[in-house]
Amino acid sequence: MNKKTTNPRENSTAPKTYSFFEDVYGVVRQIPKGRVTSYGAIASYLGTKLSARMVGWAMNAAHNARPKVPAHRVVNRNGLLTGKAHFATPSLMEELLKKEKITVTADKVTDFKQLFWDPAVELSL
DNA sequence: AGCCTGACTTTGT
DNA sequence: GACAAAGCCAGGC
Repeated sequence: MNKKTTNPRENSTAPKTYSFFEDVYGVVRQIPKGRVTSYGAIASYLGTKLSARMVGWAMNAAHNARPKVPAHRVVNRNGLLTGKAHFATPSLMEELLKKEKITVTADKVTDFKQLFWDPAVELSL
């Protein structure tokens, strides 16, 4: 692995207009329906595993991203819907997950580890 | 240019 | 097992 960073975009002449957020969006949008992932997993894939916060922070701007980012499929390491409060309505995230056949109990995803979608694994195939 | 904040995670008490 | 603190990075002011 790279010593400095594992970010695949690091060693590329990417346009300056490219933001860290867009990397996150790209990954989140690739999350299969009915699956969920964690901020840390995405962060790890992007190379910023030491800063899972940045993923969450990126999601903050995701509200303004086009197309819309399925942020409801992103939960914390415990499968808890920590970001639900940031949605249009606190119940929206839970509702969206249920529509994808994901069971949510007490604001957390049931069988989270089963539904867990790791970009570092799925996208590296 | 510098300080603050934040949708996380891990470790320690 | 619950609570507290630290670390991390990038964007906003």
